[in-house]
Amino acid sequence: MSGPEKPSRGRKVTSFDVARRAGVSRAAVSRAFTPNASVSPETREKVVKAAKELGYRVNYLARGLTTRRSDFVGVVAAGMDNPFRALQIEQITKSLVRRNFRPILLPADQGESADHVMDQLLHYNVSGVLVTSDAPPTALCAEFAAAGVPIVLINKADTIPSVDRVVSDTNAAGKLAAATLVEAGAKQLAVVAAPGPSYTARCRLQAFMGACYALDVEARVIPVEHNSYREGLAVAEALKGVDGVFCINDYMACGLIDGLRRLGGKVPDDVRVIGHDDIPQASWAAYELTTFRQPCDVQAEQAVSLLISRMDDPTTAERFEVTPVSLVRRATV
Amino acid sequence: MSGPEKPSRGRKVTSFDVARRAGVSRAAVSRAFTPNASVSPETREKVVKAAKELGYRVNYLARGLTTRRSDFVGVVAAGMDNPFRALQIEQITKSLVRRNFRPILLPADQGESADHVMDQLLHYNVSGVLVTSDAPPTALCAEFAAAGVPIVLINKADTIPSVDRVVSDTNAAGKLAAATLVEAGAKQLAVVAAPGPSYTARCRLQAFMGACYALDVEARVIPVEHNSYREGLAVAEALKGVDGVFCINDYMACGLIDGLRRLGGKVPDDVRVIGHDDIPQASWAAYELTTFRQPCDVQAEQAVSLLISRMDDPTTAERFEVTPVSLVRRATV
DNA sequence: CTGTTAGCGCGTTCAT
DNA sequence: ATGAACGCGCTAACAG
Repeated sequence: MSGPEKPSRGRKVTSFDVARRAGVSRAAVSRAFTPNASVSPETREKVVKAAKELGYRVNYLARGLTTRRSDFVGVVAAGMDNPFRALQIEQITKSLVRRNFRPILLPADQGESADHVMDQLLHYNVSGVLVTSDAPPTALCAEFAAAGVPIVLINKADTIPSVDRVVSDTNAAGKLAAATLVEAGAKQLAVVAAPGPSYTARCRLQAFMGACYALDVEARVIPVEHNSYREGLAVAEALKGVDGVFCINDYMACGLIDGLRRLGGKVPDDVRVIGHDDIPQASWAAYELTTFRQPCDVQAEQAVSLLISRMDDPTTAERFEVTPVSLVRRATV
Repeated sequence: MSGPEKPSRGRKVTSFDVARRAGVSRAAVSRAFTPNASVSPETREKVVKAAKELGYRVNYLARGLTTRRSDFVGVVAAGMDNPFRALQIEQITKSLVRRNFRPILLPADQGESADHVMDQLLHYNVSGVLVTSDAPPTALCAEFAAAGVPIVLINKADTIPSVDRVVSDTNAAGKLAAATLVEAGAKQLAVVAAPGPSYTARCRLQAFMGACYALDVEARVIPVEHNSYREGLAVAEALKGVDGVFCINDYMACGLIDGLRRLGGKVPDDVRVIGHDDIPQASWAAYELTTFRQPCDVQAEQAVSLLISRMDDPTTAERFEVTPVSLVRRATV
């Protein structure tokens, strides 16, 4: 007979059961499953054997109770309709899992939902929180930091004591966007973005306008409600006379391009368009969007690293890392 | 002075601290935070007050230790580049959170990674597992079921004892796709799909081919590696002579349309295209894709319901729920 | 290297 | 309705 002996007995097998079967103490069992613990190879073997026969697995929840740590990391995110957000989450969770953490994902719809949901996290002794959403207010983040929970923000604004951040290079993007459009012959520039919650969006907008001013070229701001496809589609009409536009993200840029074409406009002949994020759709043949690649994989790695280092030393001053963006030249400019 | 008194003392406040400050026993504190427990309103109030002052929160991990339950539910998913997957995950996590569970998200890349990662779940006493990926092998799922962990599969194949499933109506989709294409005047049909892991994809393919046979119209199967945009784009060349194609998902259909257009083909004049899933991009102006809407929100609700009901009664026979799909007529047919 | 003891933070009897 | 005592599954500290 092979395989676990009690495949589905009602009760869970505990370290006690394993200890008895292996003829050792419970501490020995514990040590057998603890890295760098001092156990003789033979006892370890006995334990492992007994454990396998019984189908035993260490209860990490109980372990966490005594070690006062948990492997859980909260990941709060909103706006998953934006493909970039989906990618971000994938990368973040992968980074986390790779380092042996368990990501608990909290969809933070705009509004107070975020508060309530994040609040729950405090009950689980999470060893950290990663925030990509625009939703969670500064106050809440500060509360976490004060509670001693490491927290790092991705592409968010607020500088909060003890809260680390990783942000893409908004300044470079804004300036280079302006320069690129001008260089391509655009005379009447515009930037479309929601004045709303997205921090990086606002920064890119400012950098863009600043650069336009420096270049002495006319530029205006076209506001929208959300930085989404639908808004991009709808806002195309408001672009009369504009021949070069910086769209604050690709998601909206796709809508903008579709909107321009629907109105009979030619891209890039009539209007040059440049986006941001380099979502998969940006490289789709229907768009061939020139855009800035934002490396969400390295951002994820950085964020997790920051988290870990703060877990090790919670007292360090808050850090701020900026990730470089790179222009991907395609067909829309 | 308002607000928590010990905002960031090193040690966590426990029920003991609250009990002492409120002048009651620890049991009283416990009961104050347990629904339907017998506590007098006054003691409850005292406890709540003291708790607030101290910034106390029940440790759910410790609670789970004695109640032998946890609020965690594993969510394993792969292929997040497909927008439909992203939506699915969003809906699932929202459903879970709404019912007061904590979704722990496991990105299951193809291959053995899934095994290892899911394996970890057993250490956390998860009270259930939701699987949307194509990756996890039957054996692993069975192991969970045997271990007494409720598990429900979304759009997956294998019928396993004690494992519930919710699947979209593949049969209806396949048949209706064929009928719709024929009705639109197509004479030479094709279905493009990967023979690979996706269960629903295979089913839709079969239903489609069956319907074509019944309708006495020529149809062939165009195989691809993955059901992705890139493959769709590349496979357009293989469609010489075809004037009506059922693409197994929208993600690939977008690629297919772009591929056809690149070759100078007109959609729907030369080739009618019909997809599946109704991802956001399907309604983008660049595509206007006729497709089947798969209601991943109700699927999520159903899956969670199944999970819960099995948690309540683990002995029920495995159930199989099919969710209806509906044809969304747009411009590609 | 090993076993013994003493908690981790909490829920639950069982008396009162 | 309330408190005392015990146990959940495990690890840390201390002997030996």
